[in-house]
Amino acid sequence: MKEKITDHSIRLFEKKGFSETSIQDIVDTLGVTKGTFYYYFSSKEELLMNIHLGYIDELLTSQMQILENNQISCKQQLFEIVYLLIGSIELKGSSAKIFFREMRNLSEDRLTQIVQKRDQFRMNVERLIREGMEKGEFRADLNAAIVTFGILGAANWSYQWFNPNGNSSDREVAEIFVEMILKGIQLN
Amino acid sequence: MKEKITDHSIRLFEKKGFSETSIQDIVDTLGVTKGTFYYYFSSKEELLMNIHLGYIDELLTSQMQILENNQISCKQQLFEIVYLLIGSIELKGSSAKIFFREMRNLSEDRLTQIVQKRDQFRMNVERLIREGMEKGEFRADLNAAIVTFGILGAANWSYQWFNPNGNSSDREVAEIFVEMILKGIQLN
Amino acid sequence: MKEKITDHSIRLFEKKGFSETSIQDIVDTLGVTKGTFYYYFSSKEELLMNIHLGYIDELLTSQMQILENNQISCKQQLFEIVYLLIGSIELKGSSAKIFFREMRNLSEDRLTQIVQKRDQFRMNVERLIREGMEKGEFRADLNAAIVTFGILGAANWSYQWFNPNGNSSDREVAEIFVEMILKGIQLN
Amino acid sequence: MKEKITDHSIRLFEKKGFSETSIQDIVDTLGVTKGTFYYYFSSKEELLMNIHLGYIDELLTSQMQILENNQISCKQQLFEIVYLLIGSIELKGSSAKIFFREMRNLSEDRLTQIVQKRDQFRMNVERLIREGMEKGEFRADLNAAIVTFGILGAANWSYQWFNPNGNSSDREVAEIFVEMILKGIQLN
DNA sequence: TATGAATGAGCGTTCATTCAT
DNA sequence: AATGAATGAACGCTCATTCAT
Repeated sequence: MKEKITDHSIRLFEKKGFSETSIQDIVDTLGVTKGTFYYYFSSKEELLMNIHLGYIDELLTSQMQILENNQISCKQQLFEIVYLLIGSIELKGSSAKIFFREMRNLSEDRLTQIVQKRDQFRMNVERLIREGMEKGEFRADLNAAIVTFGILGAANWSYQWFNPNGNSSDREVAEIFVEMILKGIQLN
Repeated sequence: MKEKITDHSIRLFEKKGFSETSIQDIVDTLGVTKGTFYYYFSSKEELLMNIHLGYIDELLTSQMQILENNQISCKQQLFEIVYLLIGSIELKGSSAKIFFREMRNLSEDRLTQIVQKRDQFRMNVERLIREGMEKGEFRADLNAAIVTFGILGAANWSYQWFNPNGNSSDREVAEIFVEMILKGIQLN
Repeated sequence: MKEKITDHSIRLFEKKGFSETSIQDIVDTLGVTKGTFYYYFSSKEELLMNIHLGYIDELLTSQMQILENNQISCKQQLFEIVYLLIGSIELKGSSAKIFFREMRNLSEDRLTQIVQKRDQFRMNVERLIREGMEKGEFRADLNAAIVTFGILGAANWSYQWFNPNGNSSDREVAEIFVEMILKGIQLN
Repeated sequence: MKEKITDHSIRLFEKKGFSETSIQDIVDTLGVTKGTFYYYFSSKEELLMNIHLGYIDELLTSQMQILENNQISCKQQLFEIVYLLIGSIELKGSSAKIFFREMRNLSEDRLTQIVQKRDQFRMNVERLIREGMEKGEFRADLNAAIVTFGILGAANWSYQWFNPNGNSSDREVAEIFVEMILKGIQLN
């Protein structure tokens, strides 16, 4: 039941927004009463936190697996991470949207926790960029921090428009993005 | 008074969110009463729409000026547009955040209007990319649509992290982004 | 309207208790809606605090008038204070009951305020007892603090049983109490 | 288990009040679940009734023992009863507070029962006063009913302030009270 | 004996909106 | 141009109680 509530909530939060979705809305789609909700969650915010954690924790785990793989180059690792982000929209798109949109509705304490994890993900990418610069895979004159923001921006923004059922697959989009990031769009 | 209400609302909506800001909150900061608000606006949503229009219309106007300037290359136009977006965060950061975050709170009719303008801005960039491809400024094998999403993603995302008072200026960030987009980060 | 709400609330709180009386109960007796209540009071607790203050402040003022009257003896002042307490049940009986029963429902801050005033009333009586002991009106071997508790207990308790429409008037009860307190019930 | 529930409830009801204490609060302190509570009690009110009965029945029994003792004077009996009341605060203070504060939360039927017993206790004191008047122990001109209210008020009120760990013991307080009641505070 | 899931009614509070003045 | 009183619907949440197991 807890899982059912979470799943239905994710769908509703994505469609209508967190503040705009009432507990009543959630339980109505399940045919249960509000009491049932509060049997499983101590507050609406706790449910939101669960959704946030479910998303970011899985992302961090996957990112770790990519970064620990020493057999592939930094370029390839970068591709995998971009692919991870865009692909996650196909699999967990609703959670992704909630993650990026509804942070403001967490309490200060919980927000700190989530921001920490989000920053950790970013710092891991920044470190990868630096490593690639040292190893000669990337140009040595990059501003790693800002380039990282650019890469993550391109990838994360896709939750706003990427349609898993559209013309391009997540892999294609990731390839186009990484190609652009690596080689640039300029004709030499 | 209408302008004063709008200005104070922008600040509040940015800080606390649209749904989380009450009419009472707004009029309290102005020392007037709720009746005054409804003398100038027919609903809270109309105010939100005004803020949205104020932001996107100005952006479209500026974009037009850049695109109509035939004396500069496509590359330069692209730079100007990225700079426009990041720079707008310094000048109109609150409106930018509201624009990207609070679309959901518009009625369907009004949303359509705004989405149209937002898409227009994007299609203008896509057309610029295609023009550059034809003119030989950009590589001819690009997927213009997706590359455009990537560029706008990198630029728009900056409203989430860019701090006008931080280490890098808006111009520097724009330069780093456009350099990355044009030349790529790979060491040849 | 604020006064009307307060008056009706006092009656309801007395009859059913503070926790057991809902805002809905209150506004129903007035034929208005809950919104109206919150237009005048920021919370249910604020209303309770108003009732508490209305009672104790008036009592303290009256007590002060008695104690500042230098033309009457300590004995007479004691009588006036007991009479004040019992008489207040006739006039403000409901408030009195609420005052003694519903302190627990105030927030810590507000409780402190009220307890201070209640203690001030008691300390004023204790001081009167000491003064009477020094002046030779009262026996010199009294434990002023505990005797004060006894006197106030006898008087305050009357809110539990005293019926203004019963056989004895407030003045008679006060006279009987003070006679008992002064002369004792023992036959010498 | 039933006793354990009762004991923990008494402590909670005293601290937070009956209405403000939930069944969940009670079972949480015991590490059991709500079902367990309802296995032993048919309702929250039944539990409250049990607490009331436990207090007043014991008090009535003790009072009876005092009144049946023909070897001591009325004065002494009066002392014993006052001592019984104040002393009960030390031993059963929580129950005492609940008894005086939470009557309102009983159903009409149960309230009648309790009020009867409470009145019985009072009438026993009133009868004692009359007996003392007849026997020449007390002044013959007393209004027995109201004097009784005064005595019980002084004694019962002590649950509001008497601290068993404070400067004066229950016995001392009882002695001071009875001395005041018997001899008065006036210097002859 | 005790649990755990679920209910249903109610609570205090918020808030966008209306409207006579 | 602005106020102040009032509404009504909704919201997050609580809680005594039920009941199959």
